[in-house]
Amino acid sequence: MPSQWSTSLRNLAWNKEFIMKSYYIKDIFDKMEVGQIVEILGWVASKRNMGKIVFLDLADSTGKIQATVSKGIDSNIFLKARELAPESSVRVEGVVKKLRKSKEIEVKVIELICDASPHVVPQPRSSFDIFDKKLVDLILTKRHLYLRNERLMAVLKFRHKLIEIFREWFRKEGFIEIHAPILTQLPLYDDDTLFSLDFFGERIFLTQCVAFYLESAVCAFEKVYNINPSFRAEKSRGKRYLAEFWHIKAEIAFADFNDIIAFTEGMISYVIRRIRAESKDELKILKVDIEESRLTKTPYPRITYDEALNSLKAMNTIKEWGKSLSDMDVSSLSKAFDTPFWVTGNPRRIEAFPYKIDPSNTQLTKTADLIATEGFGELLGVAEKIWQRNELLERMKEKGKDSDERYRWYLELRQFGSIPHSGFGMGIERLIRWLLRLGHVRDAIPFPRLFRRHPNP
RNA sequence: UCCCCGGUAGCUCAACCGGUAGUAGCGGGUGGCUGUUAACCACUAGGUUGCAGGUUCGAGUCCUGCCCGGGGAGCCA
Repeated sequence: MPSQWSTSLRNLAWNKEFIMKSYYIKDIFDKMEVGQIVEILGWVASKRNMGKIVFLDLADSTGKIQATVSKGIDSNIFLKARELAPESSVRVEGVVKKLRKSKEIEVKVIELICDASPHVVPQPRSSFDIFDKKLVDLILTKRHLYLRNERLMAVLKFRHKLIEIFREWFRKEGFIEIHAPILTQLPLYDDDTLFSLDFFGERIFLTQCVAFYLESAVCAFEKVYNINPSFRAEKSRGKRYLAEFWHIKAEIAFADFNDIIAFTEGMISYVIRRIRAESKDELKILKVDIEESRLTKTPYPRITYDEALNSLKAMNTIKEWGKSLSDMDVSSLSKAFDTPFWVTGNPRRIEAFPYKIDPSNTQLTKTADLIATEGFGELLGVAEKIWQRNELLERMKEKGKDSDERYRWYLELRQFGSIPHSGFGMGIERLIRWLLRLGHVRDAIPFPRLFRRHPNP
């Protein structure tokens, strides 16, 4: 039985069964005037029952607004409001009222769209700490419901904006986006770090890295990039590991080691400036300050692998030459810098086969890792690639891949009009974790895939 | 893969040297309160202690195996 309010409103705007919203809660604050009749489609964020008044915090994707239901107006509506479970979705009609310097809604009509009891605890839209270590298991188990949490939403909006800014940057710089396959025969690393599946009777893998395909595309387009997930079945439990992570990869033709370093520095400092300016709301919710002037001070300092080992030695950490730097090593090193910094020239022994050997010291590769500040670890890696067939073949022999038929086409790229090129790869979640100071990369992605955790939801 | 730690109410946790599970907080239910904002106050319900064995008169507690999680190492982006 529609009330007068309901019918009058529906005649105004909503004369159909399925309603697409034309304004959101944020618009009520920004654009609507006191006295205006509004309709809110959203959720009950929280509720406070008083004797003759109920306070509802109504939320939608854009924010929260307080709504009041007085017993005096209509006792049915009042009772309905009293019994609403937090998180229930509702349609509310009401009048915009002044509340000190802000606004609230005086409710005239409430329709329950979907009841949310029994309750989800803690309530996703309440202000509990979604990153509380005690709640890790619960939040991940109920991740599908906790996406409604304000702080998680802020992280995911930040992520969305960050990726948009990267795409803008690539576009500005004349790159084209290449959609590389996710199903592939080519592993970058060892077989025990691959997720395999059945491709019409043939064993293939989820990609670990799309660089092979970008290296084909770079020979045509000269500047190419790709953003998609990479998969690593590494049995890793650290704060920086996801079995499925979003990977930004780019290749540039006729660029060498120094070019790719300068290029990525420009990109990172651009992205930091833009994201800070464009995510003010999210940063405020997350109580994070991105120190732009400090973090964008390029060029970033460079130390060589040998220098890194010496610094570690000075800090009483003896590292055998030729081993890769651990998270802890890299974290100790970061104490000496207030910006990100490069570690250049990783030993050939520990690097993958496509990366160029340093002609001035053949034990080293033309690679570098960009290390974040404050112990947040490696952000990205750059490499000059091997572009000559013989050199590549020699490296593949070294890694036992030279007779592997699957790499034949990759070798062919070095045979038919090959060109020098360099590239970089970055895990998006690691960048987000650093910028937002998150405890774990799992909170930088909506549905994390983690070693020793069921992929559910 | 290795090393630590944990699994008790819907959630977070208590429970001494092994003695038969808590008036705990949050959440639920009932009642009260027109200005609260994670409202508050009173009362109340709620448990095959992860699973399977074992030791014991007796196991949440000790032992073995398994399952499920968390932290760290190694390895990577």
